[in-house]
Amino acid sequence: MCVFSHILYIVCKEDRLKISDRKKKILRALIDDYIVHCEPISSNQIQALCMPDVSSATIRSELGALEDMGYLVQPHKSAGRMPSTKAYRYYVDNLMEETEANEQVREVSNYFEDKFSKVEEIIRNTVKVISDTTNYTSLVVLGGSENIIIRDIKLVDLGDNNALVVVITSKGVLKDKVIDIPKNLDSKFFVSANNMIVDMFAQKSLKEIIAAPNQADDMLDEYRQVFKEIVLMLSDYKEARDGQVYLEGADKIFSHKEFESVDNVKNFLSVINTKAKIHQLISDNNNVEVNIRIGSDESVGDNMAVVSVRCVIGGEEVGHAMVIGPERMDYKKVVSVLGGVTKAIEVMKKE
Amino acid sequence: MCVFSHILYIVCKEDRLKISDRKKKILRALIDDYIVHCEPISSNQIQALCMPDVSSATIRSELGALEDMGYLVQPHKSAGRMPSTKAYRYYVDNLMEETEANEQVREVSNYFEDKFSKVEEIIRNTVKVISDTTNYTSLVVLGGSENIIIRDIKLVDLGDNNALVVVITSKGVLKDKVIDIPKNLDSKFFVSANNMIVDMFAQKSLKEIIAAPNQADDMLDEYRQVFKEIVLMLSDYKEARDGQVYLEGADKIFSHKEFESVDNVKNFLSVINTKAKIHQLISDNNNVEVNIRIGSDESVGDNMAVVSVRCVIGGEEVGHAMVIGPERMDYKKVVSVLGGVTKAIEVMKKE
DNA sequence: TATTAGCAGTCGATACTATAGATTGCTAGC
DNA sequence: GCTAGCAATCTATAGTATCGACTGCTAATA
Repeated sequence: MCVFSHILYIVCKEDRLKISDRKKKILRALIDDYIVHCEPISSNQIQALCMPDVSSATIRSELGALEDMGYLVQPHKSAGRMPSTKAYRYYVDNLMEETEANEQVREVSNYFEDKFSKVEEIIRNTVKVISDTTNYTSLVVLGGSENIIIRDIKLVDLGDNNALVVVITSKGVLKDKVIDIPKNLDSKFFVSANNMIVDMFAQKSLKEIIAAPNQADDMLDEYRQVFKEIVLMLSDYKEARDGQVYLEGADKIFSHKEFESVDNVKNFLSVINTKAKIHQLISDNNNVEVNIRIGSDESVGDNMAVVSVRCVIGGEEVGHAMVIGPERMDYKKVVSVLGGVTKAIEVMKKE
Repeated sequence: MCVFSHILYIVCKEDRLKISDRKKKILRALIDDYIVHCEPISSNQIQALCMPDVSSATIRSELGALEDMGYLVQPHKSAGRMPSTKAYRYYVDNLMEETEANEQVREVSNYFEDKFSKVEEIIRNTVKVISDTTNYTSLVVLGGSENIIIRDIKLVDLGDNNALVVVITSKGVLKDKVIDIPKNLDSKFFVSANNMIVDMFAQKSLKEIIAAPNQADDMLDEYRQVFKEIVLMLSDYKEARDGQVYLEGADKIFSHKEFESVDNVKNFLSVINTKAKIHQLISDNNNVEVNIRIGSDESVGDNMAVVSVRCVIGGEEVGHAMVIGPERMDYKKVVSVLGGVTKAIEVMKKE
């Protein structure tokens, strides 16, 4: 007897803590509702939302089980339930119905009617569109500069020991800088120097160029100086470009209830104003298309979540676009907007 | 009797509402203290701070007069007094002892050890230095592009119907853009086109160039197209550059007590995130070196103040630097830091 | 065995009261 | 003109009581 009841108990308990279809249905309804209203949800509300055929008592016991499993929390004992970070994670991984992105793509494409000539302008527009459409704060972090390929490079004499370096890259991005050159050089120098730098730099990626800085060792002094200045300039450029952050809609955060507390706002602002923290948010994203990070376990702040996607323009990665907001984020919408926008800009340069 | 007492009454009243030296002393002490502690100040505190020789009752009556004159407010009847916007205005105009800026200049100069080659880098550094040193949010708004003078301009053939326009301006700022050019042009075209554009643009200001767009009417087609593209590019550049905003230290706002209320933070963020509002803040500054705007009467938000200065690099105006914070701002410090920083960068290009 | 109705228990939110402490404004007297 | 003294005012805090929203448990039911 004793033995049997013990076994029975274990069976019951394992069953109780198994995430059945009904539990999934409850969890999904609860999170969907919480995302909209930001208030704890009671068993009665669940019943009204999606289970008119069972009583609230039944739902209560399911809620109790879900709480034991770590998916739900109660702000206090006589309150309804709210999703835990673990619940959002489960929702995002298993319950969220992906909205068909086509609609978003169509809507979003209207914003991009113009043909932009510069990556920077596309990015600025992208950030704004994402923020406006989702109603969350949006960021784009540039990256992937090491794969930029130099198409052409020219040295233009400006007189006064100055020369202008013009670089045309695979992104259509032009970087220019004035460098010092040795005194009293004739025009023949510029012709041969131009030939030299085209030979040395054209069709190479920034990565290759910066990785091999000693190629100039056996050159004549004047040429070596020019060469070194250009390598330095390119590596400065890479430094400055990688990690550049475009931000839009910081004040959107106030339209969400959890940010009525100053502490949360403080936390939020400290994240979006600290480049190091932003970079951390995309640190391990290299191989995923869409990455969702929720809560402080995943290097986002408490009560916060970040959805990020790789950002490709004309076939080449330019960085990551991301949306940052409360844990209670409308993940469906955000994912589909980010998907739509990235699709829209992906083809831009090909037109 | 009746007549006399009436006259006496008027005299008394007028005296009472005259801002005597003692009132000034009280007002200054009160504001200085409030700037630090952000709490209403009582008659006893004033006595302890700066007037041990008169009783608190006397100070009370002075405080009452200052309140009637509109310089002080009480959060409620049994509380101490706080400065009104009018009081800050009076303080800034009449009471504030200017700190000797030399000290700040010296301190600040250390930040600028490097010789920067680009205005943008100087600006970025400036914004950061100001924010770090004052512990308020700092902005620089670019402006005055119409006075930029074009030193040199070149057209570089890139092949594929593209040419690169390189512009060297009086600010050391280089602006480049790829323009479309007519097909099948030989190298002779580039030589003559280069001569033409140097003749037409060099040594002129952006203002002049943009104001007279019809100079090309009697040119050959190829040249006219190039000319128009360049004018368009320069005017795009002016548009994009004027009004560009650099911002630093938005989260500094939280270190000030009045921004423990979310409403104030909201207001603050809506100002610094709205370019139109920022531009309004420097709209009538053209003829003043330092401009202080306090409170919503002067197009700053409620409870907020802005100190702005003209920003000159190498003898030419590049825009305005400003500090934005609570009304209860440490005006002395802010004014002297802004003064110091602008002095430090003023000479930069001349070195 | 799963479900349910019913009910006691828990807790937050709200309202009301009382009290202590800070500061003022007023007044009579110096 | 200044001051001491005092009543009046108002906030902040704590304590108390009550209401209502949920839950968790239990015994009955299909």
